Amino acid sequence: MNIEQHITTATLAAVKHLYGQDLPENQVSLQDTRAEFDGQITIVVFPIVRFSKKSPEITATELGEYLVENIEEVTAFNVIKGFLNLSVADSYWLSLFNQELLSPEFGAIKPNGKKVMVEYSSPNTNKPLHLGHVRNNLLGYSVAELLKASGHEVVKVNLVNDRGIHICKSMLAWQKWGNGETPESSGLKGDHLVGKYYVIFDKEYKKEIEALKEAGQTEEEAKKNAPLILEAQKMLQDWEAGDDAVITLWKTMNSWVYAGFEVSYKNLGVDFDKYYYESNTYLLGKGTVEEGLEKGVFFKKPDGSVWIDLTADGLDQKLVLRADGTSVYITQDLGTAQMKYDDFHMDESIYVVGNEQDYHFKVLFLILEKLGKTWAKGLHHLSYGMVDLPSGKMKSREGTVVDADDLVAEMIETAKQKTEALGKVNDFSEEEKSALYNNIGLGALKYFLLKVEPKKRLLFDPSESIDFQGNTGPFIQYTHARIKSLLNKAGYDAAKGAAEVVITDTEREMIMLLAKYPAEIVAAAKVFSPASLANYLYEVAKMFNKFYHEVPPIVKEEDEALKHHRLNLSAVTAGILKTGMRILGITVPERM
RNA sequence: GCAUCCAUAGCUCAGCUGGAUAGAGCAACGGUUUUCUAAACCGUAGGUCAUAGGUUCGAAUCCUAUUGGGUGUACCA
Repeated sequence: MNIEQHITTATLAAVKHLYGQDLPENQVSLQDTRAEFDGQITIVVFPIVRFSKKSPEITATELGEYLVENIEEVTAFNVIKGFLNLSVADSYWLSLFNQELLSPEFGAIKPNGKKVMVEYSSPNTNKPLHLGHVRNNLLGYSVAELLKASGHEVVKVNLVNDRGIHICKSMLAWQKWGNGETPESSGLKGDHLVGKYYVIFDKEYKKEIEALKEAGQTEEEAKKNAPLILEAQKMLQDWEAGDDAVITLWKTMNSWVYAGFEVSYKNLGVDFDKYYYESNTYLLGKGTVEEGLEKGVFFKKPDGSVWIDLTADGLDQKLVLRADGTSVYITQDLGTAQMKYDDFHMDESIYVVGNEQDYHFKVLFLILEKLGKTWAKGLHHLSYGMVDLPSGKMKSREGTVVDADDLVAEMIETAKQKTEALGKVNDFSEEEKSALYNNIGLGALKYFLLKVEPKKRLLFDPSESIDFQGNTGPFIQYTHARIKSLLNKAGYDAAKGAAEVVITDTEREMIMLLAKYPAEIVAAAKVFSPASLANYLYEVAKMFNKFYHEVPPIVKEEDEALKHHRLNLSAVTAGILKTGMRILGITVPERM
């Protein structure tokens, strides 16, 4: 039993004993004592006043006296207004550290038997990844890792959007203006090559629209009648009809894109357990529509189209199948949801998708619930805000994007320059150097994107470089490297175990902060927020640096027990930073 | 129009199911290295928590309205 539980239980007993009342447990409100007061744990007594029928000060004093009397570890108290500040003996904090934090199992959370699917990335195969996709990938990956760390079994899934009119646009433009260009002949990465033709299509298409408008058509007419878009639509029909030439071209160009994505994914350090392809799943969902009609959840309009009426739920009527029997987006998603459940029987499923699809997922989940799918309540949409530039939204077809590969390369180059300027790793081999620059560059980028709460939109200014100082990835990486260096120099031997010493105020604060790590993981996983973990790790790193500066050089410490204890403290900190950053997908170097 | 998200220091962000005098980083200014990595540490300065009401012993946090911004409201995906 930890001290918080101990205090809670004793408080209930105290209220019973002092006032003869049964205090509900949720009325015991504990918090960390603010730095300016004595003590470590504070009880907010206002809720208890209702039961004691005495003033906050008197209640707090009586409760304080009782707790000092009855809990061995509580050595003193003081009352400020309605706040009862308790001092807990240093010996308690030291033994907490020695017995729990020092244990090799610390931070490892037992499997909870729950299986959860995280679907993320889900790219279109007509263009390369940009910064928005980077946010998605990092978020999806780290949420999956976070869930694993908190005891879930996790399946990472990528549903590739490899079909549709947008793919045909790239294909058509390549056919017309590509002159047989390939990744090999051009030296371009496959996804970039295909993306190039997507941009060309848009340019030519716009020209045609302008020409038609000059010939007297309205904007709307021109958009529909432009020869290029008609050709693209024809191509999509041919594709669905199984036309050999189109299918061959599609396969060729898709393979270029996949080769390109593989490289980008590898650079970002993300991976998947299972890929689904829309070219295989786009016909799914019609069975679900039948099911819905039978159950009376859907209804048919006179023209034969199928709908669901969600007006009673504050939403609109929604089409689920066209009059000609072809599917729309939500039809497919109904079908793939069922398929994924049949494949994995997971307890929960998380869709990592931007917030522009909030409405879509609200509708999707509601429909599945109305269809009586018991698993529908385990579906979550992890909605995140867009990444915007100072100039506004990023648009692939207009070429106004921050390209993922370029950005990663830039970050690594910046890391290289900064590291070289500091000159601390001149003895590294070339491979070691390049691995280090990679870690630091990506660490800065990943932390930058992950430290912000997912649902907030993110402004990225390419002209301002991402920081390497302060609340950043490199700062935490640096702290880890610093600790490793210290442990090496001091000849740290973990096998020596615990040490009995007198701890300082900072050390006690440090122990309290480090002890929160497992709870932090669980809390962050519960709300799918790597950001809260990131901010916690920053606090840990800051705390260590404060400690490091305050305490005299540990390497030179003559009191062996004290020296060993401080190394223990450092080692536990390094362990938390390493596993915590690992969850964020960030590698911490041994030296930098 | 309706729905939904956001608004905290010059900038970027924390602030948990309501708790004490709202915190960090960057930028600015000042200081710290013959001692374990200065990508660090210490300090100064910087706030009408968008606005107005309400609930409460207590509101940045909950409720309502207003303002400003994003997104959605497609027989596109």
